Amino acid sequence: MAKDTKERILAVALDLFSQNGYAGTNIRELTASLGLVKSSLYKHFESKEEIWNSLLDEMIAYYGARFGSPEHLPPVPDSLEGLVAMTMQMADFTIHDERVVKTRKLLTIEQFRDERARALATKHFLTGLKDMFTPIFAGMMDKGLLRRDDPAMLAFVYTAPISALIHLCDREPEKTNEAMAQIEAFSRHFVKVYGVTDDQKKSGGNRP
Amino acid sequence: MAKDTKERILAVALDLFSQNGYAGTNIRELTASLGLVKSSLYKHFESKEEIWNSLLDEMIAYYGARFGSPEHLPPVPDSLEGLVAMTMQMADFTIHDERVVKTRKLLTIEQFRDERARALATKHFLTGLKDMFTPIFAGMMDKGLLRRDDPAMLAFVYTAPISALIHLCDREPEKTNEAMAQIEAFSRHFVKVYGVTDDQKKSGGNRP
DNA sequence: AATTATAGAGAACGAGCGGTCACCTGTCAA
DNA sequence: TTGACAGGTGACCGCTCGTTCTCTATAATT
Repeated sequence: MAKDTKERILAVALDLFSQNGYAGTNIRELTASLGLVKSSLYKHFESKEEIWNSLLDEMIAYYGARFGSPEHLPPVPDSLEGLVAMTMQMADFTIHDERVVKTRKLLTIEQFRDERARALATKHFLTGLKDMFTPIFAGMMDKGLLRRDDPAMLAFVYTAPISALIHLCDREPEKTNEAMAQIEAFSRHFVKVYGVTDDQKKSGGNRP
Repeated sequence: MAKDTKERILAVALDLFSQNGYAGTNIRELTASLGLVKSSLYKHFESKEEIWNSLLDEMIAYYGARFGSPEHLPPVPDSLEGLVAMTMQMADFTIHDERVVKTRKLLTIEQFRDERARALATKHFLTGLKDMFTPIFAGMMDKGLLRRDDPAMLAFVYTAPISALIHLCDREPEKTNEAMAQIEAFSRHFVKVYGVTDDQKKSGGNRP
């Protein structure tokens, strides 16, 4: 236990800040849960605020590496059922991955106090998912799996309800199973409404 | 300026708590913006926490009175265009009414720290709107304005994206106009997808 | 072997926190 | 006229906050 103390501090900071907020967390508590005494923290960070800024740097970098670049786009599903499966897989990850959950909670809490948190929150909660699904839906339309429509609108229509249920899981984790079931039900509803059935395909064209 | 001091304290508390959070707000600042000195506050509340609890009481009561009771349900629109109009009217109110905005921000910030805030947040952000629109959509199906489908699912599909855009306005108020335009575009998309056109009506039945 | 950098510990700092208290003043009922 | 009371004030309290200081043990560098 030596060199990685800085990272361990950031991990605990994410944990506590995401539960009690920046103002609601004190460094005695933070260092204590690392088995340190508060003054030791200042060997690694020069202030509480620097911890916050480093945490945000890390979250921004992580988001960029994980979701921000086009090469990390998931493949276009080959079937409507494939869309449902992919959705459930992504939802399962994002709801259960502790780091991602804590990041969302932290952004939720601090979005009105910090400009960078505000911007990252909009990416996490709105534009990120939409921008990810827009090319996917465009591809599915090209494959004749979805009715021709504005892919960006469909992506918004698809991701916003899922995002709302993810928020519900963050807020009330005991409802996770219920929420996952709702996500699947919603996904199937979407597929029913916007998907092109084999019958429609055979009768030619997918523009009504 | 005498008897209403208690209410003025609560108003300022809502203002400051919704911006800086409960932990990030101190009573000197709170009382100063009322032209009082901090000790005066304790003539009206016995602690900072009691302010918080009173504020929550008020928010819960307000929500129950304004949105919670069935008699406050908006009327079932007579046309698809009526649904769009009603939606825009409600969105305009909820985005611009200061009290409602601050209430949402406060619940957003404090939902992970307080049980009652958590429960009220779920109502505000998820179930409230859905429960309001479920009977409306059921009524519109009865009138032959909407395709027959699960009204609760449609209500969820309709309100979640709108709710996401309302959150965007809370977070980045400078995007309000853009968000309102997106709400209208989404509402018209919804009507296009789920609405029953006159042609469909004439050819009898609305079950595909 | 001597030196130096590192990462802790522990005591202490001043500032700010929520909260208390004695006191003052205007209002109004008895 | 008086006295109780509601509402506001300023001094003060103990505590906790973020931060700094000095000191020490360890381990790498010279």
